[in-house]
Amino acid sequence: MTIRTRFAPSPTGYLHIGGVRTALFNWLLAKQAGGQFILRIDDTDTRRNLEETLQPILDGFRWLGLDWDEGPEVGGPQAPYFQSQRLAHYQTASRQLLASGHAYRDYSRPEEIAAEREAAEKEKRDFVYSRTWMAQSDEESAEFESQGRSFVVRLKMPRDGKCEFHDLVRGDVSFDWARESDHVIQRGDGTCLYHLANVVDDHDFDVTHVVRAVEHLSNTPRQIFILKSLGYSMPQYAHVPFVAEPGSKNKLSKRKIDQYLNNKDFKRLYQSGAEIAKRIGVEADPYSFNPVLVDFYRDIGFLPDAVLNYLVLLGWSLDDKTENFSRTEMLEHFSADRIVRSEASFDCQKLLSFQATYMNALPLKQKTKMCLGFLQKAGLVGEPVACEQGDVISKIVEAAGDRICMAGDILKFDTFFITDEDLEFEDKPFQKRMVKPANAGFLLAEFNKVLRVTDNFDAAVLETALHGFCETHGVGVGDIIHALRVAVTGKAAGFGMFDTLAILGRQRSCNRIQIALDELAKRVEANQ
RNA sequence: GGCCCCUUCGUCUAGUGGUCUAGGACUCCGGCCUUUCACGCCGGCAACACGGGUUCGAGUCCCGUAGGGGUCACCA
Repeated sequence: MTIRTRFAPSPTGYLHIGGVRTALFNWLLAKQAGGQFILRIDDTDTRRNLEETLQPILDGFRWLGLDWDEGPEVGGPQAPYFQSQRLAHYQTASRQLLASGHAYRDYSRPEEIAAEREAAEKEKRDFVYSRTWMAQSDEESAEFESQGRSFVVRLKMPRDGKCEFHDLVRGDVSFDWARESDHVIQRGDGTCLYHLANVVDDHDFDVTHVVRAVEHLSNTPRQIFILKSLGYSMPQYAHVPFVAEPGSKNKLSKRKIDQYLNNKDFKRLYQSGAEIAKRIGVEADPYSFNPVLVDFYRDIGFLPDAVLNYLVLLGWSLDDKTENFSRTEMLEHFSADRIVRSEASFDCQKLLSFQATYMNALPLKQKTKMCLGFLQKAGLVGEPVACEQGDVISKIVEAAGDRICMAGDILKFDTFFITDEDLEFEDKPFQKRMVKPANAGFLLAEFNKVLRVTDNFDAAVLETALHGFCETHGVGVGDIIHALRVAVTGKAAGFGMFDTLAILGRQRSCNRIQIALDELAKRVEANQ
């Protein structure tokens, strides 16, 4: 039997990182067995613009490389894959349930049910519907309708015994039937509710494994009741723990961004993301752009494999030490029986660490390509790129090395892309490295003379030149190199000094040093 | 509140009665490397929620307690 799994997002306009984790488990389970992964859209409830709210979700899946075999845009034998278009199927099932006596027409009014519920609460007993307005025959229906009542369809749940089933993650579970109320499956207007739709669709799509978050565990008995009453076979269930908030065990929610922003690591990630977003013209409003959403990672230059690797370990492990899983390795090793039972908190640091590892392993060519995209979006590099400039960018990316964690980090090195005149000197380093050391100006001016005449302007030559210079002047490398960095980049920290000079080239390097010296003279004068 | 679920370092986890003076990873803290930053390398801090059993022996089994979470819709 081929394994078929599904993920059923509501079109909410964004792809939630916790949802993706669950989707990933589904995807792995199906794909590793040569089965199918289905995407079904749970939009029974939405009045929103489907196009607008679905696209970001589909884009997110595509970016991550979680391809679906059946679903929106790809179709499939059971199309459509939108619940909003499958009402007829649910209504048929509802009629069948009615006919077999597993459901009934209920003519109660909302306030009557509410009163019963309230009474039960007052007496501190479980609410069990009296079924006073239950109609099981046409005569009864006619009677109620003559009173001006209309009906909904409710499940006629068993009132004794237990519902027992096996769950791939939680083991054997059981619930008392008596605690299950007579859930509504069809509204007065004929539209159907989630539980019915869900069971019917899973059956129609031949879903063999229902892998979803634990919050659905307590929904399972009523779904089992529906499916058994309809004569369907039971799928395998696997209720996986949900992804929890950073630093707590509450379910991760996109609505609580303000609160997460109080978390140090979350805030830091958000801020570095927002900085990049600002430069490339992406709206960085924390409600639509934050580390809970998959778009966030795509927009700031994460690698999808890094995100996936982090997510697969959120609630699953292979053994006591293996941490790095390529997609192929995940597919090879994933197994439902090693899914953990307790909820896992979302940890930005660890995700970042995976990203750093993957980015580091990325071949220079691809890394350059990713970074180039950001430079272009930020308007620092034209489109198309001049061949010569392409080489320079590649050199910058290479020299930056692991300082580029996400591709958007390239923007931190924009100093290479601005004109010498526009270079701004950060105040503190300028004071500390240029103004304060008495001989900084002199040394810099002298060294600038050397720079103008070196045979060559590559890193090795420059390094030799600087060492020679230091020797003749009887100073240490540290006495000049810091000032040199500030003069040429405006910043206190950056990558290798000689690489920096070589990339800038002779003319720009010397020019910048001269500008810095002029600035120094100006400040010294102002101080006197 | 009822029902259900969960509980090993700050975080993700390994652990299926002796090999656990509890292992790995991230973070953090030292040190080394070094022209800065970062990387890297070496080292360190840090956990079996609590209480009872069962057993020669319990992180591992049982019971209870506490804490956390989920769920109780004509939402999905």
